[in-house]
Amino acid sequence: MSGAATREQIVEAADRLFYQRGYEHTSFADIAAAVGLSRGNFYYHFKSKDTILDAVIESRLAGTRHMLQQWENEQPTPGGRILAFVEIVLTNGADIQQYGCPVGTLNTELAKLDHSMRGQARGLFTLFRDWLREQFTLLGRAEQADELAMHVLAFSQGVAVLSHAFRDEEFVRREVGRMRDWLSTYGK
Amino acid sequence: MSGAATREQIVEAADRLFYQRGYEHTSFADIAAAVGLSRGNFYYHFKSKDTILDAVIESRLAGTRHMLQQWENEQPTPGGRILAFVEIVLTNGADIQQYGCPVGTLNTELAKLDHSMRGQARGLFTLFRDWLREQFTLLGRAEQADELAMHVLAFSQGVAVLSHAFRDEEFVRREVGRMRDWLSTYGK
DNA sequence: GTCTATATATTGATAGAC
DNA sequence: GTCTATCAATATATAGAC
Repeated sequence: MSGAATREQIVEAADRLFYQRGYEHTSFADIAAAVGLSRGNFYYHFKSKDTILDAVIESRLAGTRHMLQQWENEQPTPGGRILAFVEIVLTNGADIQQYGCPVGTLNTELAKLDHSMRGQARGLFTLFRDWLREQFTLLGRAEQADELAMHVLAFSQGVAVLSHAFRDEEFVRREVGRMRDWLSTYGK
Repeated sequence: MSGAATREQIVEAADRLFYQRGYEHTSFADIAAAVGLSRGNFYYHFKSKDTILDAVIESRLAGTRHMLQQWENEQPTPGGRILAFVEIVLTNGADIQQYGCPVGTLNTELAKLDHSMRGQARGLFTLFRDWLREQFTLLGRAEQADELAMHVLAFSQGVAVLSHAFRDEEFVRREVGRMRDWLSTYGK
């Protein structure tokens, strides 16, 4: 197998396992087994666990940028785009119920571990924050844009944590409904 | 030292370490060192890590019940009591910035580990949920009481996650202000 | 109740053959 | 690029002396 393809498979498997089991709870052996590699060969591709985490975060950043771009293409209005973000707790509802928000849980884990990659993980939040701020600015709320962006982020994190803890889809639907009503007062 | 006192010290140290570093990232050696015990002696008091976690959760449940009772004594109105809960993200602001919400982060970690004590940890959320529901019922909102309780819980978790990630106290103040305004529409 | 010594498994990581 | 064999450190946990 070519080096690049193997590397990609490793990042993919690590990404999934870090999300489902958490970073610290995932061992090299787990990732190697998922890809079908021996532990020894692993170090040819990544020399440390931190390096894999770095690659996983980079991959998630790229994936997030792609998703935000897609929302911009699909949704002509900034209000529609913000709503697309809000509804992600339903779109990815099953995963969030089982594993929480991939951004929130990674940030929480790395912050608690005081991990060196903590800042990189926060960049995932910042990506959403900046994008939301841009949409609120387009809605003519430039002055409060960052505050509103953080409010929407807080909504998604609160819903994700409780959805993960209680596994209650009706609760998620209700909260999305509340947020939709709140958003409608800010125009399309 | 008497057995009961040592046990209490262990639970206290474990509680603090589980909160600050996370459950999985805390070892027996860490707890033993914090209490000043040898690892060997440790197993006289607790036969497994799960047993300590169980004791820690029980201790937190008792502490939470005590805090809720205190709020009931100090705050004559249900609105004032709910506000006391909402403001906990400011009252415990420094800890939440550094370590997140003790209830939320423990629930998230145990859910991701698929840990057997996951249900017990969720009981901490349920305690707040039931208490908040009671307060909203007293406000004459019996029919929506649970929905409103979950909404307030989601607020606190969303704020805690982002406060932990961004360490921004102004954000917390703004969100508490928003919630205070929202609460005021439900009476005292 | 507390200690030292130890068993056993798993971790992240390396060396060297193929 | 992949493997087996191995290392050193750490983890949970036990045995037995004091």
